[in-house]
Parts: sequence; C-alpha cells; structure tokens
Amino acid sequence: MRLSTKAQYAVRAMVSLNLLHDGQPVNLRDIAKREDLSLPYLEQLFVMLRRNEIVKSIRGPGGGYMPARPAADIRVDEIIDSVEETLVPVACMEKGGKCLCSEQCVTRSVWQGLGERIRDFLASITLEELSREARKKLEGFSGEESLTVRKGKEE
Amino acid sequence: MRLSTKAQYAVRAMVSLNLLHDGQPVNLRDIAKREDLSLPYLEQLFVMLRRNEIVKSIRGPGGGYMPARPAADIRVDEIIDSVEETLVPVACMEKGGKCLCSEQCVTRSVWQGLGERIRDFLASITLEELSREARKKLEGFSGEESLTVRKGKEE
DNA sequence: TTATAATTGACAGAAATACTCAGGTATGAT
DNA sequence: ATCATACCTGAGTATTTCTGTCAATTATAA
Repeated sequence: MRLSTKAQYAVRAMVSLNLLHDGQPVNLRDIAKREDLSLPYLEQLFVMLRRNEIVKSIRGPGGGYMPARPAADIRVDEIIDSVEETLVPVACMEKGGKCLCSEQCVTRSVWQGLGERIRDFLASITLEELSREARKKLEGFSGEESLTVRKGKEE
Repeated sequence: MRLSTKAQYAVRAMVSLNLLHDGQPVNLRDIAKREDLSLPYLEQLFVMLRRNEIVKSIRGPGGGYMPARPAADIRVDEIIDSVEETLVPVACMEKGGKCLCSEQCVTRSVWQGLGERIRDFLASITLEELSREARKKLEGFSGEESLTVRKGKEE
C-alpha cells in the first residue's frame, strides 16, 4: 500500500514550484536542485502535470513553469492523479476494470470505502496549505507540532 | 496506491474460512476451491496468518484451520498486516526508516495523515461484519445497497 | 540565428509481486 | 507401526511495475 515515489516527488515539486513562483515562470533546474532530483525525471513529471492542467508552461529563454491556478484551488489528489494512474486500491474496481461484482465479491465494499477515504483525505489538502506550512518551517520556526494534520473535512 | 492481491486474497480467504467454520477445522482445499486459488499459495498465506495469531491450525487427518478468535475480534487491518508488510504509504516513514524529517520535508504530515486514515478505516471493519454481509448476499438477498460502507468509527 | 528551455518517446536496470515446486514434519486412524 | 492427511518451509522464477536515463525535437526570446 505504497504511494509511488513519483507521486511523492510530484507533490514536493509542486510545493517547491509554488514557493519559488513570484509571478515569473520557474526554471525546472531550480526545482531539481532544491528537491535533488534529476532534471529529465522532473521534466517527465511536469509534462504530466501540464497535461492535467496543474501547471502551465512558457517556452524559450526565461521560460519555465507556473501553477495553472491559484494554489488554493490545487488539491493534492489532483497532483497525484496527474502522475500516478490510480488511487483506487484494487485493480478490478478501476474504471474499465471487469469487476463482475457477483455475490461472492463481499470484500468490494471494503475496498470501495477505503478508496473513498483516501480520495477524500487527499482532496482536503490544497497546495496553498502545504506551501504555508513550508514557509513556516523555512522561517526557522521549527515548530514541533507545526501541522496538526487535518483528520477530515470536518469532525 | 494498490493493495497487493495477496492482501485481498487474505481477506477473502478469511471470510471463506469464517463462513465454512462450524466448530470443525476447515480444510484449505475447500477454501482454495471456493476462492479459486492454488493450494500452495493459500498455504503460504495461512502460515503468515497463523504466525500472527489470526488463525490456529490443527494438524493431521481431519485437521485444518480455524479463526484464532471470535470473528468480531478480528479486524481487517490485522489480516492485511499479517500478509503484507505495510499500510504506511511512504517508505521513509516506516519504522526503521531513516526519515530525517528536516525542515524541507513538508509533505510528511500529509503521508502521516493518509496512513492514519487508511489504518483507522481498515481497523473499523471486523471479520464478523464481512461474514454477516456475505451471508446476506448468499441468501439471494441480492441487495443493491446491501452494505453502506461505514464512513468512520462514528460520525 | 542562436541559445535556452520545454517536450517527447524509447529504453533499460532494479525491485517488487505473484506465484510454483519440491520437499519436510506432525498427527490421527487403521 | 505405518500410512494418509494436511500443515509447514524455503527456494526459485516469471512477470510486471517502478524508477530513472538518454537522445532528439520543437518553440521562443534575445
């Protein structure tokens, strides 16, 4: 039950992008340095992020990437969707999957519920919140319990 | 973000075991037939389930497996723990992992929260509930919305 | 026109997954 | 005792997925 490192990198890269972004497009090289990732690999990620309209690109000298929308409108689950195929925990339930869901398939409801939980949680966090958190940390405010992870949309 | 098929099989096999169990030990061959799994593979799973005290075994002719405890005391997350290494979504946070969690690691809180959500949800479902559900389905009560997946321990 | 930087697709090594197989061991019935 | 049953174990293997590189192309600003 692991999230691919690709998905993890994508989220981190988006935070970096948002922090570095000040109206000007951000060079991937800078993000690669910050996140200690190879440039070609990062490029691969951003192609996918662009296709999914998470970022937009500006080509040529002085070009680079920037968030396609305000950070408050970019959710973590969207970022992950862009680079990873699925948040659905079992294959047969994927759209296009061939789950007959016959009477034997009693565990379906469990996987379905699990998938909803994962989705809901990741959809409850925005890039804006992560960035705010990152800024707080960078300011040397090395808060021990800086982020109380939100347990749900509302409890 | 996929649950291994091994984990899926384990849960299904446990439901089968519990349904077939009537005080007598259950032959793995029967479960293999029911779930359409190879016997050796199923044996592998049950060795792990036994080590984790989810089931107990009785050797010799007429032997087999039975739940180690009342089904109401067996949680789905325990079953999955037994056969799969982890429910923690990122490697560096595994116990024994080497997450320095320095100030850059702003995404840690997200993965931590996600892991807790997954754990909580799977811990909220017992073998007893799954079995009850299965029986209902088997009785031809092909209820469309037979199981409203519980959204949480309590809301 | 030239340098910069995004864009694309093919490909490869490594690791994890999903099994199979060939035995061994304990137990109850005959 | 011994035999059949059924648990138990570990090695091994094919397949897939993951992770990342490389080479080449296209678009644009200076």
